[in-house]
Parts: sequence; C-alpha cells; structure tokens
Amino acid sequence: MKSSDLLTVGEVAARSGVAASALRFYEAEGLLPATRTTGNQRRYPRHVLRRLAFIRAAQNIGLSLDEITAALASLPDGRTPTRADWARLSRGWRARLDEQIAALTKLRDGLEECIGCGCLSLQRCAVSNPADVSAGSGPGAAYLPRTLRVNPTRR
Amino acid sequence: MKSSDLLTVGEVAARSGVAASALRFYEAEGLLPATRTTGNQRRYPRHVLRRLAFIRAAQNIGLSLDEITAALASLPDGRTPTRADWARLSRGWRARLDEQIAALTKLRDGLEECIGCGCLSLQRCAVSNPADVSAGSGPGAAYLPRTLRVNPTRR
DNA sequence: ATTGAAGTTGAAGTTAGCTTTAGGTCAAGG
DNA sequence: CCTTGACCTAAAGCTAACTTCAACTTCAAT
Repeated sequence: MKSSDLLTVGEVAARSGVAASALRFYEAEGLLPATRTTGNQRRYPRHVLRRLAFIRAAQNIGLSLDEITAALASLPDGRTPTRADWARLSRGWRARLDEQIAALTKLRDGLEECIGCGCLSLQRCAVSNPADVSAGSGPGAAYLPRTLRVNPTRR
Repeated sequence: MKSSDLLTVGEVAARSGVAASALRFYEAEGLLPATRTTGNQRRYPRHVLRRLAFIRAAQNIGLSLDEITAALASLPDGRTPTRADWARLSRGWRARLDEQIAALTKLRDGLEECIGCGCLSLQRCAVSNPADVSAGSGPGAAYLPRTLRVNPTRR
C-alpha cells in the first residue's frame, strides 16, 4: 500500500475496474482530470472513484460520454458530484429509462401480435416499423432503438 | 411504373425506406441477394420487401446483422422467411426483449434507491455496477448494457 | 547502480453499419 | 445522336469509445 493518498493510474484501474487506457482517454476528453508528479505521471485523488462510479452509472443509463461530460461540467468548479448533485442529475435519467422500457415493451407486445398474424409488413407491422413511419416519408426514416446488445463491443 | 415485376434498387429503396447504399451493402454481406440484368444492374423480386421487413424487425429487437444473416441462412434454400419461419424465429426474440426489459427495470429500480442513498459506489451501487461485478474480478470486467440510445448513429 | 515493473506519448487500429466519393456505365426520351 | 438520370464498383470515411503499438522514461526495490 502506498503511503500517499493519491492514486496512480494502475491503482485506479484496479480499484474501479476501468482500464488504464480508458482512464487516459477520459483525461484527454476532459472527463477525468488528473494532476501530475514531477516525473509527469498521473496522480488521482480518491474521489475519482466516485466520479468514475458516476460515469459508469450514466453510461449504463445510456448517456454518451459527451452528455456525461456536459453533465459534469454543469457542476460548479467542475467538482465531483455530491449527493445532492447526484440526486438532481439522476432524476432526469429516470424519465429516460422509462422511455426505453416503454419502447421495448411496445416492441414486445407488437411482436406477440405479429407472431399471430405473420404479416411482417414494412408499413403496418409494429415490429418492423415501430415508429409508425410511413413508407412515403422519405429515405433515411429513423427506425427505433439501437438496443441493448448481449455482446456489445469487447470491453 | 415499370412493366417488369422486378424492382430496381431505387424502387426497393423508395418502397422500403432503406437507402440504396444500404441495399448494396446488404448484398455484399450476403443478406439480400439480387439478380443482375445483362447490363449488370441489380433487380429484386418483390419478396425482398418482406425480407427487408424481417431484417428491420430483427434489428429493432437488437440482433446484429451477423445474427440476422445466420438466422436467414438457417432457412432451407436461404428462402425469404415464411409465416411459419417468422413465428419460430421471433419466438426466441421475445426472451431477448424480456431480458432487456428486465435489465432496464432493474436499473431503474436501482436508480430510485440510489437517489435516496446517494452512495454511488462502484462496488455496491446497482446503477454504477448493475452486473454485480466485484472490483477484484480483474480488469475488463464487463459492466452492463450498451443501452438504447436516443440518438444512435445517424441512419 | 541496476533492473524490471509501471508510466508516458502520439498515432493508428477496432467494431458495426452504413454513407460518401470518384470515376465510369446504362437506359430511356427527344 | 445526345442528354440526363439512375446505376455500377472499389475504396475511403464516419461515429463512439476505447485499445494497441512503438519507443521511450520514471519509480521503487535490491
């Protein structure tokens, strides 16, 4: 155990489960600032673990790193979120989750119907066209969600 | 309207809402075969519209193109899915949707708790660590889902 | 003083699902 | 015949969120 109360990248990686390369990437993106030793190595205060927890939580809810950066930047002094900050920010996420759940539920119900009818029509089927986009509305019509993948990208 | 009952890429694109470039891409991937005219232009039978509906539906459920390719290849003669095929294949998707919905619901409930406690711990918080991965389980620990994005990639 | 592990950088690579571009070819109307 | 719009191909580009690589440098222990 180190005597200092500052953590190295390796230590933060080990404690958080976030790869060192990701930590460097986050710093480059302005998401996770680090101080430097005289030898130019990164040192992190303990509260980065909390900040990382916030980042992971937000990612799990579905926010992009850009959105997370924006959320963190909205805090005074760019501080690591306090309990109150957390409560305020995460309240907005709830609606987001609700929307996602509703969309999936609608899709599932549509699927039940479709299994029965077998229509599978681009125009009328709730599963192939869940957003109810009419075929005439032009190309590039946005179909629904990029859903949760069982095996996302290798992490 | 053309006299032939074969469709050009442009026509398929217009009727399906799938971009012509995507159709060419699908052909290259073996997802959507096309015949050629003597002048080397693509011609599609009408049932590609059904096949495309199947592809879109599967995408909306969350299957990757690779998985969709595999599913279609599993049909005899690589035929476009019939009503019975559709019923059989889509039954498996239901479980997938259920899992996704369950995961999101768990996340939402965890969020409710977390708003109250404010713990935001990488080890204990259901939102920052929904898969219950212990911090000691090594780097690269897979956190949960790559969730539905409100604005995925531009389509 | 030496050594081996851990840290540093910028640049390039990865994956999925397409889109865009450049440089031609084809088909139908006038 | 000529023009115009739709089509063709191969290759490169795009986005997000990282990872990998190569070529050093620093740190802590012996």
